Amino acid sequence: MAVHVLAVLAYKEGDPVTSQLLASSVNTHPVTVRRLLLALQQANLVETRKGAGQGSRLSRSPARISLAEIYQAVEGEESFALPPQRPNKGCPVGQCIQKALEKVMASAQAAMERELGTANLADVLESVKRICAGRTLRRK
Amino acid sequence: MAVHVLAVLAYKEGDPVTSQLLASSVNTHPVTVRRLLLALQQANLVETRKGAGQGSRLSRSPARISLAEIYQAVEGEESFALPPQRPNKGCPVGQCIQKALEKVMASAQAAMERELGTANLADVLESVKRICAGRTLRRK
DNA sequence: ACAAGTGTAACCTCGGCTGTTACATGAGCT
DNA sequence: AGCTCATGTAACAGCCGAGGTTACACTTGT
Repeated sequence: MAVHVLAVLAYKEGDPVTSQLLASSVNTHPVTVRRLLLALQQANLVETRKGAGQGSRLSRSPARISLAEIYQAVEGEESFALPPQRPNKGCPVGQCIQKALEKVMASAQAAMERELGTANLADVLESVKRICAGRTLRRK
Repeated sequence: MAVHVLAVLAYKEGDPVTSQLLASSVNTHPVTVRRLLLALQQANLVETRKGAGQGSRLSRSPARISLAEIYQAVEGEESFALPPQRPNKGCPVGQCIQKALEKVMASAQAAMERELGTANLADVLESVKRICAGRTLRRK
């Protein structure tokens, strides 16, 4: 859903957007959006300014933001597949399986991120616009 | 952790293993293991028989079980990236972004599964054994 | 018959994610 | 200066899925 927010941001070329507006678009709450924006700021994907009539905007062109970056920004490095893991037992397999799996998991995740790297925000935005072709478009 | 169970199963070449023993190895509870085994049974990865002195065993050679199969058996087709998704608003981006993302997500997941398909259970088992080299090996 | 194991349901608990409210702070406007 | 808009952030309630726990019916080998 981070992509959703960024897509909206991309949709309004450079115009600062408030978290409230973003929230209403994603149908969630401003605070949640802001929490998301924090992660995106740290990843240097968006810029946010305080004050009246301000808000957030992309810090680069949509074409220069890959989905892999978004994923990493949100998922915080490596998250998946290794549930903080239950400390294992005196079983032969127990302790070693972790190490054995890490490698494979890492390569699997790498493959996924590589794939995500082939698409950028601009692609998504364009795709969205194409799909939206025959709809009511209200620029609220 | 499904891999963990299957690794143990592979470790005991063909011998039926009780869910209790598996549970103690993974350091969890028999019921949880059985719940997992149900999924693995439906995927035809393990065979389970009731009764005294019975239990579960692999239904094929470890070399013929890819990690991708395990992943799919456990993760039930497609799970990820689309949190059942909050119904969106009358916003231009709202409803179309879903469709737009599905494609990308699918290809990303496909890439990951493709990568996982390059390794099988035998590989993992071997890797585990190698890592376990200098340890206390107690076949309880 | 009996013991060993699985299949399954019901219930509790816990951790993480959102939703919600509240408040302090910063930035522009008049 | 003072007002207002908007973010940053904390604190807390609620939800939800996963795992732990217990209990019981059913099946199978000895």
